[in-house]
Formats: sequence, C-alpha cells, structure tokens
Amino acid sequence: MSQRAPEREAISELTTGRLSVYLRCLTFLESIGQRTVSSHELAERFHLNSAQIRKDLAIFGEFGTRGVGYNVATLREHLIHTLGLDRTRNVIIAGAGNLGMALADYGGFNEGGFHIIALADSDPAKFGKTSRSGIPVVPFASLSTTIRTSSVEIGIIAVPSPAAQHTYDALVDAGICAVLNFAPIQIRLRPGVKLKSVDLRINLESLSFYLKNVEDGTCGF
Amino acid sequence: MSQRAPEREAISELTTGRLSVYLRCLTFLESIGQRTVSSHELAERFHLNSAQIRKDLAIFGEFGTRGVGYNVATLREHLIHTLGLDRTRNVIIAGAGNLGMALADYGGFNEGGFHIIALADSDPAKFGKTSRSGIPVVPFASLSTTIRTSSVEIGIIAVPSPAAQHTYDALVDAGICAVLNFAPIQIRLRPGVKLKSVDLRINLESLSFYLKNVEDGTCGF
DNA sequence: GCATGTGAATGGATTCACAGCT
DNA sequence: AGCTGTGAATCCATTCACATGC
Repeated sequence: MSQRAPEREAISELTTGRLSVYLRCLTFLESIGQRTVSSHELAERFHLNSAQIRKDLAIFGEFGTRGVGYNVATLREHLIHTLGLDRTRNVIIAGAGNLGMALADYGGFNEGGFHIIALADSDPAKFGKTSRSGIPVVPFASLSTTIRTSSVEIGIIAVPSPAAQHTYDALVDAGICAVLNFAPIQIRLRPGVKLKSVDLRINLESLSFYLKNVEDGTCGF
Repeated sequence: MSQRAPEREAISELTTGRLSVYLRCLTFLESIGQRTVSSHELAERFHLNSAQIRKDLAIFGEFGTRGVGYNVATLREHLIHTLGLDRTRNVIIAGAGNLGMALADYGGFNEGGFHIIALADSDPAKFGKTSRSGIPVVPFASLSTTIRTSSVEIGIIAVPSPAAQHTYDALVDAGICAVLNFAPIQIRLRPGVKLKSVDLRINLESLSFYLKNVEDGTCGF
C-alpha cells in the first residue's frame, strides 16, 4: 500500500501493548534498584510465556545477554525509544464534559512523553475555564489554530457520539494523524490517520455476560 | 477447573465484544424502523467479514432466515438476553476522583441494564456529596454494607494504582465477582472473579508508536 | 550452567466457499 | 435468485524446544 515499506511493518497491536506493559515494569524495577531481569521473571509477573517476552523484545534487536538476562536500564531506554516516548507529544482533548475533564487531569496522560495542551468545547460557558489541574478550555472553533500553533500531534475524542464524526474530521483537517476515540460509534476513517477506539460500555457488557453465565448461584461462594 | 461445565464454555472475549457492537447497531436500526438486516449489511458497517458475523450470531442458535436475513427486533432481543442485559445489574465505583466521577455520570454506564448505586471513597471530605448527576459518595469503610444491602454485582476500580489491589480484595470480600479495573497495574487475581482491565495510557503509547513510525514526514500530507 | 534468540509446532480466530433453505 | 449456517482452509499469535553464546 505504501511504497517505502520500512522492512518491519508488521508489529501487531498486541505486541506493542505488551511492550508498554514491560516498560512500566522496567521503570518500577529500576526504581527499586534492580539491575537485570530475565524473561522468566517478567513472565511470572504478568502470567505470560517467557518465549513470548523474548520474541517481543528481540523484534528490534538483540538486547539481552545469554546466561544473564536483560539489563534493566538499557532495556528500558530501548523500549522508550522504540515506542517513541523519548520526546514529548502534545495532545488536545475535544469535549470538555465529564470524561474530557477527567482525562485532562488523569495522571498517566500528562507525563512520560505526553503533554495535554487544551480541551476544546463548543459551549461558550466553558471558554476560558480550566480543568482542576489547570488545563484550559478553548473554543472548538479555534481547534485548528491551537493544533497548529502548539504542534499538537494527538487528538482525543471525548464528545457525545453524535458529534464524534464531525470532531474526527475537524481534527484530521487540522493536521492530526493519531486519534484516540471514546465515542461508541464506528468512525468513517480517513487514510493515513491512526485511530484507536476505547469503548467503555463494552467492558461492562462483557462482565454482564460473565455474570449471566454463572447465574446458578456459584461464583466461588 | 469447575465441575459443572456449561456445555459451551468457550466463547472468546473477542466474540462477546462483537456481540455488543452488533447489539448497538440493531438498536439503531430498530430506531429508524428497519425490519431486517443481512450479515453483509452488518459487515459493511464495521469493516468485518460477513462469515464472521454469521458465525458469531449462530453460536446460540439459528436466528436468521435463509434468503432473507435477520429480523432486527428478534435478533436484538436475543442478543440482549444472551449478554444478560435483560435485567438490571447494580454497580459500585471505588474511587470518587476525577475518573470515578466521570464514570458515574457517563451515559453508557447508567442505562440499558446497568445502575450505578454509589461511589466509595476514603476521603471524609467527600462523604455525603454526589456526582453531578446525583450519585452519592459513601465511605469506603461502608463498601461491604452498601454492596450487600443494594445487591451490587459489579465493582469498578477507579482509585490510584497503589490502592488498587486493596480495593480489589475489598470488593471481592464483599461478594463482588465481576470487576472493571482502570488502575494500570497487574492485579493478583482470586478464583471465580472475573476481571476486565482498561489501561488508558497504553492506548496513547500505541499512538506514539505509530507516530514514531511515520516520522519521516509522510502521514498523508 | 543458565538464559537468550529462534525455527518448528501448536492452537485460535478469521476467511473461504459451498451446501441447504426460502 | 438471495442469504444463512458451517466444514475446510488460511492466517496469525502463542508456545515448545533447542541451538547458540555468555
């Protein structure tokens, strides 16, 4: 599809998700002063198979030492680089409702490589206000300007479902090519733009399905 | 592991997730008055393969009519029943911070089979307050009482990571056997309890990885 | 000896392709 | 004809098992 195929195009989302998990673990291990870690030790922590971990870590080069394991600090730096977290990426949140505000103040979204620039909303009553942690609400109409002047690379859709497609298009038109969507609808995609969707309700329904299937009084009690 | 194996134990999360998506689509189709729908039409809406949809829908019985398709209303009722959404399940949220409050007021969590009873928090300053939509904050110490007296079946963990394991154990001890966890840590599981974890940061890191890999100026522009 | 890195084997999920019903 | 339901085939991810190197 694209002409300059970077030799290794095929790293699945499952793999990158695990890399993120390993990274978090390595950060913890480094903080407690551990120098090396083996694939077996990592595997135990996450109920994973050690071969899986070795395969994941070997995709981008050989970073372990046979007979010893992986150097925590080195591997951590390597993963940070691989995931593109070694420089800050600016983020904008579309929708300053409950969810948008919560995400703006969410710890994990404002550290380790990400910086939330602003929330954009179409309700004038919210303009000029800020989230609790001080992230400003700007008019939706100025989305494009904000994105360009602040070099925003990632957009988060936290608007009601009916507004989601429109919001997506506005983000893409402003030059965004990576979008995280919380609206439970199927977005009409545009080429060259990466979309990740998080459907909160599906998780609850999955639990409901589980409960229905133990609905005979068991549940371990 | 369990002695009374309900003949069909093996329905993957991937499948139930799709069933949830189909259900949402059917609700929409019913609202616009469409009577029947084919697997091809559904497939187009979600970029899925029509055989996949037919397989998913055939797991619990034959609900289509050859040559015609599926009856929207019938199939919808059938999915609601299959997912256990035909009766209300009560939910409690542990953690009345930004995320907990946002989830308490999140539309999708308070309709179609779910009812959020309360938020539980250990900060006395929050006791007796409510979320914007009126869901009360109760003391964390009364978690167990609330769960039992209100017949709560699902717990949501929206506390900071260091408190997540403790919160999980408290929920399980109070009789909860389905938990939705938003803390980015590996929970030590207890048997007979279903856990679904949502890691918000991993999604951002996945976008970062994508951006890093187009970092040669492309991105469709 | 011990732990990585990796080809081969396995296991699951998706897709194909067609038989069977309306 | 049109569309479902499903065995067979394919694709992808995980796991096994061992050769390789410290």
